[in-house]
Amino acid sequence: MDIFLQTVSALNDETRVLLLRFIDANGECCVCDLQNSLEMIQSRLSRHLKILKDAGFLKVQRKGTWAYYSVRTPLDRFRLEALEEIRHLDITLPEFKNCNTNKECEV
Amino acid sequence: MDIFLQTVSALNDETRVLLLRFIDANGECCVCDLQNSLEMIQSRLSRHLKILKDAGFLKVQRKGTWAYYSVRTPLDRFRLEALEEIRHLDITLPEFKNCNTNKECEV
DNA sequence: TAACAATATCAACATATATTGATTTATCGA
DNA sequence: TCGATAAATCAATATATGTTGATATTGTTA
Repeated sequence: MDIFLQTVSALNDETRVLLLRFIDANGECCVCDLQNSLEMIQSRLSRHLKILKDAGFLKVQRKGTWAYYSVRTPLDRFRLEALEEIRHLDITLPEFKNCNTNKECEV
Repeated sequence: MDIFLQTVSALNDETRVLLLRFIDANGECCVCDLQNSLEMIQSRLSRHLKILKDAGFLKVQRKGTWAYYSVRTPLDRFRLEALEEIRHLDITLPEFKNCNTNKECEV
Protein backbone atom coordinates (compact mmCIF):
# COMPACT_ATOMS: atom_id res chain seq x y z
CA MET A 1 0.00 0.00 0.00
CA ASP A 2 2.74 2.44 0.99
CA ILE A 3 4.64 2.02 -2.28
CA PHE A 4 1.45 2.36 -4.30
CA LEU A 5 0.56 5.57 -2.47
CA GLN A 6 4.09 6.89 -2.94
CA THR A 7 3.85 6.20 -6.67
CA VAL A 8 0.44 7.80 -6.95
CA SER A 9 1.25 10.81 -4.84
CA ALA A 10 4.31 11.49 -7.00
CA LEU A 11 1.94 11.83 -9.94
CA ASN A 12 -0.47 14.00 -8.02
CA ASP A 13 1.03 17.36 -8.87
CA GLU A 14 0.93 19.39 -12.05
CA THR A 15 4.56 20.46 -11.74
CA ARG A 16 5.77 16.88 -11.53
CA VAL A 17 3.61 15.67 -14.40
CA LEU A 18 5.10 18.42 -16.55
CA LEU A 19 8.62 17.59 -15.36
CA LEU A 20 8.23 13.90 -16.09
CA ARG A 21 6.76 14.61 -19.50
CA PHE A 22 9.53 17.06 -20.34
CA ILE A 23 12.34 14.72 -19.31
CA ASP A 24 10.65 11.83 -21.09
CA ALA A 25 10.41 13.90 -24.26
CA ASN A 26 13.88 15.42 -24.13
CA GLY A 27 15.97 12.71 -22.49
CA GLU A 28 18.73 13.32 -19.94
CA CYS A 29 18.51 16.81 -18.43
CA CYS A 30 20.58 18.49 -15.77
CA VAL A 31 18.85 20.69 -13.25
CA CYS A 32 20.08 23.89 -14.88
CA ASP A 33 18.63 22.76 -18.23
CA LEU A 34 15.31 22.43 -16.47
CA GLN A 35 15.70 25.80 -14.78
CA ASN A 36 16.27 27.39 -18.18
CA SER A 37 13.57 25.51 -19.99
CA LEU A 38 10.79 25.44 -17.43
CA GLU A 39 11.57 28.73 -15.69
CA MET A 40 11.38 27.26 -12.23
CA ILE A 41 13.66 28.04 -9.36
CA GLN A 42 16.24 25.50 -8.36
CA SER A 43 14.91 24.48 -4.96
CA ARG A 44 11.50 23.80 -6.42
CA LEU A 45 12.96 21.60 -9.17
CA SER A 46 15.24 19.79 -6.77
CA ARG A 47 12.33 18.93 -4.50
CA HIS A 48 10.13 17.57 -7.28
CA LEU A 49 12.95 15.66 -8.95
CA LYS A 50 13.67 13.92 -5.67
CA ILE A 51 10.02 12.95 -5.27
CA LEU A 52 9.90 11.53 -8.82
CA LYS A 53 13.17 9.70 -8.25
CA ASP A 54 12.10 8.23 -4.90
CA ALA A 55 8.84 7.11 -6.50
CA GLY A 56 10.77 5.16 -9.13
CA PHE A 57 10.08 7.30 -12.18
CA LEU A 58 13.47 8.96 -12.59
CA LYS A 59 17.10 8.04 -12.14
CA VAL A 60 20.02 10.38 -11.52
CA GLN A 61 23.50 10.16 -12.87
CA ARG A 62 26.08 12.50 -11.41
CA LYS A 63 28.89 13.95 -13.45
CA GLY A 64 30.96 16.32 -11.37
CA THR A 65 28.72 18.94 -9.91
CA TRP A 66 25.95 18.19 -12.37
CA ALA A 67 23.07 15.83 -11.80
CA TYR A 68 21.51 14.36 -14.92
CA TYR A 69 17.97 13.12 -14.56
CA SER A 70 16.31 10.73 -16.97
CA VAL A 71 13.41 8.30 -17.00
CA ARG A 72 14.29 5.10 -15.20
CA THR A 73 14.21 1.95 -17.28
CA PRO A 74 12.68 -0.45 -17.20
CA LEU A 75 9.57 0.90 -15.55
CA ASP A 76 7.22 -1.60 -14.01
CA ARG A 77 3.83 -2.04 -15.56
CA PHE A 78 1.81 0.47 -13.58
CA ARG A 79 4.41 3.23 -13.78
CA LEU A 80 4.74 2.63 -17.50
CA GLU A 81 0.99 2.89 -17.96
CA ALA A 82 1.01 6.13 -16.01
CA LEU A 83 3.80 7.47 -18.20
CA GLU A 84 1.88 6.42 -21.30
CA GLU A 85 -1.13 8.30 -19.98
CA ILE A 86 1.03 11.36 -19.40
CA ARG A 87 2.45 11.07 -22.92
CA HIS A 88 -1.04 11.42 -24.30
CA LEU A 89 -1.99 14.46 -22.25
CA ASP A 90 -2.59 17.65 -24.17
CA ILE A 91 0.33 19.62 -22.78
CA THR A 92 2.34 22.20 -24.69
CA LEU A 93 5.91 21.56 -23.66
CA PRO A 94 8.24 24.53 -23.39
CA GLU A 95 11.27 24.54 -25.69
CA PHE A 96 14.36 22.73 -24.44
CA LYS A 97 17.02 25.29 -23.54
CA ASN A 98 20.49 24.09 -22.67
CA CYS A 99 22.08 25.77 -19.74
CA ASN A 100 24.61 27.67 -21.82
CA THR A 101 26.78 28.68 -18.89
CA ASN A 102 29.09 25.79 -19.73
CA LYS A 103 29.73 23.13 -22.33
CA GLU A 104 29.58 20.10 -20.07
CA CYS A 105 25.85 20.44 -20.05
CA GLU A 106 25.61 19.68 -23.76
CA VAL A 107 26.35 16.00 -23.29
CA MET B 1 -4.21 17.36 -17.47
CA ASP B 2 -7.07 18.21 -15.12
CA ILE B 3 -8.82 14.90 -15.62
CA PHE B 4 -5.57 12.99 -15.17
CA LEU B 5 -4.90 14.83 -11.92
CA GLN B 6 -8.44 14.22 -10.75
CA THR B 7 -8.02 10.51 -11.44
CA VAL B 8 -4.68 10.34 -9.70
CA SER B 9 -5.69 12.41 -6.71
CA ALA B 10 -8.68 10.14 -6.16
CA LEU B 11 -6.22 7.28 -5.72
CA ASN B 12 -3.96 9.29 -3.45
CA ASP B 13 -5.57 8.34 -0.17
CA GLU B 14 -5.42 5.17 1.86
CA THR B 15 -9.10 5.32 2.78
CA ARG B 16 -10.17 5.53 -0.87
CA VAL B 17 -7.86 2.73 -1.98
CA LEU B 18 -9.36 0.52 0.68
CA LEU B 19 -12.90 1.57 -0.27
CA LEU B 20 -12.33 0.88 -3.95
CA ARG B 21 -10.76 -2.48 -3.19
CA PHE B 22 -13.60 -3.42 -0.86
CA ILE B 23 -16.34 -2.51 -3.30
CA ASP B 24 -14.46 -4.19 -6.15
CA ALA B 25 -14.20 -7.37 -4.07
CA ASN B 26 -17.74 -7.37 -2.69
CA GLY B 27 -19.78 -5.81 -5.46
CA GLU B 28 -22.62 -3.37 -4.97
CA CYS B 29 -22.63 -1.87 -1.49
CA CYS B 30 -24.86 0.70 0.14
CA VAL B 31 -23.34 3.27 2.43
CA CYS B 32 -24.62 1.58 5.57
CA ASP B 33 -23.00 -1.71 4.50
CA LEU B 34 -19.74 0.19 4.29
CA GLN B 35 -20.33 1.83 7.65
CA ASN B 36 -20.81 -1.58 9.22
CA SER B 37 -17.99 -3.31 7.43
CA LEU B 38 -15.31 -0.64 7.48
CA GLU B 39 -16.27 1.06 10.74
CA MET B 40 -16.15 4.54 9.29
CA ILE B 41 -18.58 7.31 10.01
CA GLN B 42 -21.09 8.21 7.38
CA SER B 43 -19.86 11.67 6.42
CA ARG B 44 -16.37 10.35 5.85
CA LEU B 45 -17.64 7.57 3.60
CA SER B 46 -19.94 9.88 1.70
CA ARG B 47 -17.08 12.27 0.97
CA HIS B 48 -14.72 9.58 -0.31
CA LEU B 49 -17.41 7.81 -2.34
CA LYS B 50 -18.17 11.06 -4.09
CA ILE B 51 -14.52 11.61 -4.91
CA LEU B 52 -14.20 8.09 -6.34
CA LYS B 53 -17.40 8.54 -8.30
CA ASP B 54 -16.40 11.94 -9.70
CA ALA B 55 -13.05 10.48 -10.71
CA GLY B 56 -14.79 7.79 -12.75
CA PHE B 57 -14.07 4.75 -10.59
CA LEU B 58 -17.50 4.20 -9.09
CA LYS B 59 -21.10 4.53 -10.15
CA VAL B 60 -24.14 5.02 -7.93
CA GLN B 61 -27.54 3.55 -8.30
CA ARG B 62 -30.28 4.89 -6.08
CA LYS B 63 -33.07 2.75 -4.74
CA GLY B 64 -35.32 4.74 -2.49
CA THR B 65 -33.22 6.33 0.21
CA TRP B 66 -30.35 3.94 -0.41
CA ALA B 67 -27.40 4.60 -2.62
CA TYR B 68 -25.66 1.56 -4.03
CA TYR B 69 -22.09 2.05 -5.11
CA SER B 70 -20.24 -0.28 -7.45
CA VAL B 71 -17.25 -0.19 -9.75
CA ARG B 72 -18.08 1.58 -12.97
CA THR B 73 -17.79 -0.47 -16.12
CA PRO B 74 -16.17 -0.31 -18.45
CA LEU B 75 -13.17 1.45 -16.99
CA ASP B 76 -10.79 3.09 -19.40
CA ARG B 77 -7.31 1.65 -19.72
CA PHE B 78 -5.49 3.72 -17.11
CA ARG B 79 -8.18 3.41 -14.45
CA LEU B 80 -8.36 -0.33 -15.07
CA GLU B 81 -4.59 -0.64 -14.67
CA ALA B 82 -4.82 1.30 -11.44
CA LEU B 83 -7.57 -1.01 -10.20
CA GLU B 84 -5.49 -4.03 -11.18
CA GLU B 85 -2.61 -2.60 -9.19
CA ILE B 86 -4.91 -2.12 -6.22
CA ARG B 87 -6.20 -5.70 -6.58
CA HIS B 88 -2.66 -6.92 -6.10
CA LEU B 89 -1.91 -4.89 -3.00
CA ASP B 90 -1.36 -6.79 0.20
CA ILE B 91 -4.42 -5.54 2.07
CA THR B 92 -6.45 -7.53 4.54
CA LEU B 93 -10.03 -6.65 3.76
CA PRO B 94 -12.49 -6.50 6.62
CA GLU B 95 -15.41 -8.88 6.51
CA PHE B 96 -18.49 -7.74 4.60
CA LYS B 97 -21.26 -6.95 7.06
CA ASN B 98 -24.72 -6.18 5.77
CA CYS B 99 -26.47 -3.30 7.38
CA ASN B 100 -28.95 -5.45 9.28
CA THR B 101 -31.23 -2.59 10.23
CA ASN B 102 -33.46 -3.53 7.31
CA LYS B 103 -33.94 -6.17 4.65
CA GLU B 104 -33.78 -3.93 1.59
CA CYS B 105 -30.06 -3.75 2.02
CA GLU B 106 -29.60 -7.44 1.31
CA VAL B 107 -30.19 -7.04 -2.41
C1' DT C 1 -48.65 16.19 6.37
C1' DA C 2 -45.46 14.60 9.98
C1' DA C 3 -41.96 11.62 11.56
C1' DC C 4 -38.24 8.92 10.32
C1' DA C 5 -34.13 6.97 7.86
C1' DA C 6 -30.30 7.12 4.48
C1' DT C 7 -27.31 10.05 2.40
C1' DA C 8 -25.15 14.48 1.24
C1' DT C 9 -23.24 18.73 2.55
C1' DC C 10 -21.31 22.21 5.68
C1' DA C 11 -18.15 24.41 9.15
C1' DA C 12 -14.33 24.03 12.08
C1' DC C 13 -10.20 22.19 12.84
C1' DA C 14 -5.93 19.32 12.04
C1' DT C 15 -2.58 17.57 8.97
C1' DA C 16 -0.05 17.31 4.61
C1' DT C 17 2.06 19.39 0.77
C1' DA C 18 3.91 23.22 -2.34
C1' DT C 19 6.54 27.50 -2.83
C1' DT C 20 10.17 30.58 -1.82
C1' DG C 21 14.57 32.47 -0.26
C1' DA C 22 18.43 31.28 2.58
C1' DT C 23 21.78 28.01 3.83
C1' DT C 24 24.49 23.83 3.31
C1' DT C 25 26.95 20.31 0.78
C1' DA C 26 29.76 18.53 -2.87
C1' DT C 27 32.84 19.07 -6.71
C1' DC C 28 35.91 21.37 -9.71
C1' DG C 29 39.75 24.41 -11.07
C1' DA C 30 43.11 28.05 -9.98
C1' DT D 1 43.47 25.50 0.20
C1' DC D 2 40.34 28.94 -1.67
C1' DG D 3 36.74 30.59 -4.40
C1' DA D 4 33.04 29.46 -7.63
C1' DT D 5 29.22 26.66 -9.25
C1' DA D 6 25.51 22.98 -9.19
C1' DA D 7 22.49 20.81 -6.45
C1' DA D 8 20.30 19.51 -2.01
C1' DT D 9 18.23 20.78 2.19
C1' DC D 10 16.05 23.85 5.59
C1' DA D 11 12.70 27.22 7.67
C1' DA D 12 8.77 29.94 7.10
C1' DT D 13 4.55 30.52 5.02
C1' DA D 14 0.51 29.54 2.11
C1' DT D 15 -2.66 26.34 0.19
C1' DA D 16 -4.97 21.87 -0.16
C1' DT D 17 -6.99 17.93 1.83
C1' DG D 18 -8.93 14.75 5.53
C1' DT D 19 -11.75 14.13 9.76
C1' DT D 20 -15.49 15.05 12.65
C1' DG D 21 -20.00 16.46 14.40
C1' DA D 22 -23.90 19.16 13.05
C1' DT D 23 -27.20 20.25 9.67
C1' DA D 24 -29.65 19.83 5.23
C1' DT D 25 -31.73 17.05 1.68
C1' DT D 26 -34.30 13.37 -0.20
C1' DG D 27 -37.41 9.69 -0.16
C1' DT D 28 -40.56 6.50 2.55
C1' DT D 29 -44.29 5.40 5.39
C1' DA D 30 -47.81 6.03 8.85
